[in-house]
This record gives sequence, structure tokens and C-alpha cells, in this order.
Amino acid sequence: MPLTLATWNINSVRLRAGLVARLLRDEAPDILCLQECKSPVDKIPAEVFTALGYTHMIARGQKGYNGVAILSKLPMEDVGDMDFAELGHARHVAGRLENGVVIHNFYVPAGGDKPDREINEKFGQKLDYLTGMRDWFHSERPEKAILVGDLNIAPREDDVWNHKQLLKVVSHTPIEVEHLAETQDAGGWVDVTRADIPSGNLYSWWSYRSPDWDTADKGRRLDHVWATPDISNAAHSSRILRDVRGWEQPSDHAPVFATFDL
DNA sequence: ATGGTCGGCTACCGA
Repeated sequence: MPLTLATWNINSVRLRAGLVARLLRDEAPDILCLQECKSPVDKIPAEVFTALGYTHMIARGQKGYNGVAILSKLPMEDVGDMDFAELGHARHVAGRLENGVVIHNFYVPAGGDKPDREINEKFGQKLDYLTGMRDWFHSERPEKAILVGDLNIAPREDDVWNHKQLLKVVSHTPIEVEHLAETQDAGGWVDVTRADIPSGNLYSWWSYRSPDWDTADKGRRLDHVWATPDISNAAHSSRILRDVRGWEQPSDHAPVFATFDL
């Protein structure tokens, strides 16, 4: 049976509930994972999503910052969350479908401006968060699982608009790319988006600060869909809905979609 | 080298 799943950093689920509804109506994924909801769970406008058939929601929230939610048409069981690097942030939640597939939804710390943990505590927290993920997947190797989210790292040269220029910019530094690769390897995760779209520049985020984001196209691929081999070995396809970045009052991220044949 | 724009929530922090 096909399963379509999407991940989208929404940058305030309350402000953009209408955009979420539009995406759900237009594209009708089975599951939509949101990050940066910036809302306590009880203030997420769940009734908007319920009315469209997304009657199951698994979420973690806090006031003003972070926050992750899984909206689903299919029944899901809440299987908990992790607080890597002990930040006390709502950055992860996981749910299990009735067929046993576990969905992990992550919002990895952005890491601040300076890529040096000695002068920027946030950068150290980002690396520590990834190390926590790595150690967890190493100790409990996932099976039949899909991991999505804003991982805040663009690992490949063609995941950024200018590789050389971004080597010292947080999100594309070698140490971050190395930490992400170790996390991926520890879980045996396959990068589904790049398995489906193996070459060419591919972005999921364009800064608000770029006046003409579409023409300038100074993007980065920060949002990812990974799966364990038992899932990725079957057929799948992917796309990034770039047009959504051009909607009225948009998020700075575009949704990333994947369809699996489970 | 710098500044550019957002959102949340109290006037600045985080992205």
C-alpha cells in the first residue's frame, strides 16, 4: 500500500494554519510532520486539521519556540520523545502506525551564527544534539522506520547554492556534515530524497532576508526524509514543493514529500 | 564585511 508523507517547517502553526489546510487539501498526504510550531500543544488549531480528515495528532510543544507535530489520517500511537543534549526543548516526537512503521519527527537546533562551540554555546548544543541522536540509533538500531524533519544541515555540495561560500556558514560546515553522517550511519538510514533525486541542486529553505528568493535562489536543503533499508528497498518517489515558498505570508521552508510502497 | 526579514512576545531573542 502506498504511504505519502510530508515534512514542513511551518514557522508558527497558529499563524499559518490556513497554509497547512491548503497543503492538506491540495496534496492530501497521509501524514504531515510539522516543525517550529511555536505553540503549546493545547493551542495548536487541531480542529482545522481534524475537519480535513487528519483526526490523529501527536505533538510536543512549548510556548514561543520549537515544537513538533505529526498530523495523520491513519491511526497512530504516541511512542514518546527524546530530549537529546538535555535542552528541555520540544524537538522530537515519534508515532507508530498500525502496520508497525515508526515515524520520527525532528527539529534539530539551528546552531546560532558562529560555527565555534568555544564562543557560541548554541553551536555546541547542535553538535551534542546530533551526537545524542547518533548514540541512540546506535544503541537501538531502528527497523521499519521513517525519520523526517528540519535537520538544519545541508550535507551535500549540491544541497546549497554555493558550496565554497558556505563552508564556514552554520548548516554546511564540515563538522556538522560529519555529525549528520554519523547519525545517519548509526541508524542505517537511507537519504530517501537524494535516492530519488540523485543529482542537481536541491533546496528546501530560502531565507526571508533575500528580497527575491526565487530569482536569487540562494537555497539550502535543510529538511530531510530518511528511511531504514527495509522500507527504502521498496519503491519510493520524492519531491519538494518549491511553489509553497511563494504562497502568501509563507514559511521560509518548503514541504518535502515522499511516497513509499509499504 | 555587512545587512538583509520574519515570528513570538514583550521589548529582544531566535532563526
